[in-house]
Amino acid sequence: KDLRLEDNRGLSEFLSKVSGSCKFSLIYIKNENTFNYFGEKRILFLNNTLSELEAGLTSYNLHLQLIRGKSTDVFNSLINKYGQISLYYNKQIEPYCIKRDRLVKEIVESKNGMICDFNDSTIFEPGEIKNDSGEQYKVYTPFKKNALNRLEKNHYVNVKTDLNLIDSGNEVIVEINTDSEIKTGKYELIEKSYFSGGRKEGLSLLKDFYTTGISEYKIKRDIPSVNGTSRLSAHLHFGTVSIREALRTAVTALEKSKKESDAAGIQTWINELLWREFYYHITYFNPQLISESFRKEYDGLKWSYNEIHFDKWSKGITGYPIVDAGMRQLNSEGWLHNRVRMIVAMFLTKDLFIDWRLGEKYFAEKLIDLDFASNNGGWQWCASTGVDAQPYFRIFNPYLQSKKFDPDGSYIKKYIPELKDLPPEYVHEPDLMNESEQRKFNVIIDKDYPRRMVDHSKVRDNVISEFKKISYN
DNA sequence: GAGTAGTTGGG
DNA sequence: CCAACTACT
Repeated sequence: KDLRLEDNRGLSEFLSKVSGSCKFSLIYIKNENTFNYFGEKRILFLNNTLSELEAGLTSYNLHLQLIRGKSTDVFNSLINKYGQISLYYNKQIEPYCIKRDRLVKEIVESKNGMICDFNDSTIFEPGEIKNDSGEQYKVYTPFKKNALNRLEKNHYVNVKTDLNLIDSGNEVIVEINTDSEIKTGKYELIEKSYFSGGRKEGLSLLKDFYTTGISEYKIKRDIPSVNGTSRLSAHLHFGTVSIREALRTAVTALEKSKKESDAAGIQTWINELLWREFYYHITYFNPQLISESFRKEYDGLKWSYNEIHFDKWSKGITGYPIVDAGMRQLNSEGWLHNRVRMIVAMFLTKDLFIDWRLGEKYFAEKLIDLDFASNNGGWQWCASTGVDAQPYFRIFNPYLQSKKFDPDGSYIKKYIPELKDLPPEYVHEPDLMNESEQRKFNVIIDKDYPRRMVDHSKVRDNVISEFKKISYN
């Protein structure tokens, strides 16, 4: 994370503290064991980003050194070779990262080295915002109010970095005696994809959003056929755009906005940034979320593990066009519009009554912007097992969602071209067509497109009664 | 401890 | 209306 050379707290602190003849290295540890959770497109985004970061350092005659291996192995080797070292980095809140960082800390401190860690991936320090009883917030709105009350300029200041402060003559190219492969520069170059990594691309998206998108965000963000969101999620995750400069941009837009409707759009986007903060806090306080439901009683639900159903969902052949279009977009692009994330997640957990963890894992494999806190939070929200979750009896009706947010079916048709000739009255429910209509609109049900795999209103009643069993215990 | 409020709805 | 609930101040 925080893969940028500007507006970076850890880097800034390092640059201001490192002195005179102090030797240093700039390293990125690539632990391929964790790549089980990385989708292919996500790796491409990361590689793109690392390439650009390396090129940025080259202009200062510095190097980004890529070390493959487990962090603990790498740091054991480093202290064996170099003895006392100090380590500057930005912290992460994911449970597995916290564990890793604790082990690394022990290794570095065993040789009296110093750990200098900073928070840089959120506006507020995770854990900083608590309610009046000193406890974590479990509801978003009071969290948000508290956060906005505390918000000061300092939270979105540009944390300056001046790489000219260090003498590249003091850079050490790491040589350690380990199985880890050490590599500098020259990462696999990737063709430019729909979501390419790197700071240049991130800044360009931010600029575009500032210029044209943010003031209309409130009215456009829910329509998946419209490019109405910032599309910055992956950049905020990998830190190619800093969360501070995102907020800074929004605040600037707010100050310059003249119309009330523009301000409303900007406020709505800031709210979304604060949802991210909320879920980071929740993850920070609840590492058990990596395997458990936030509301533990719901781990007593008798989820279905029907592999055929899961397979149809994942491939986008459920017979529910809005769900299928979403899954096909996710599979092909590694990104999914937020409204559609909710629809497909609700469909998996409620209509198919499949464990949210399976959906969470599938998203983790496919999403370029995968972020543990937001992904887990979103899935548990849809499954009604999480913080401030949708009550279990409020189940999205996929057809109503489809008609409301994709009225003419243009989103559906983009990802399910076989439905391209359907008029709006059938594009949401193709299996309602009779045979002559099927011929007329070039879609034969069961041949060109499947009929609905389950009956929404029936399965809805079943899942509500399953949830009720738990609630009344 | 009482009063208020609660992201994204549906039948 | 749903089915009450809980979180929060």
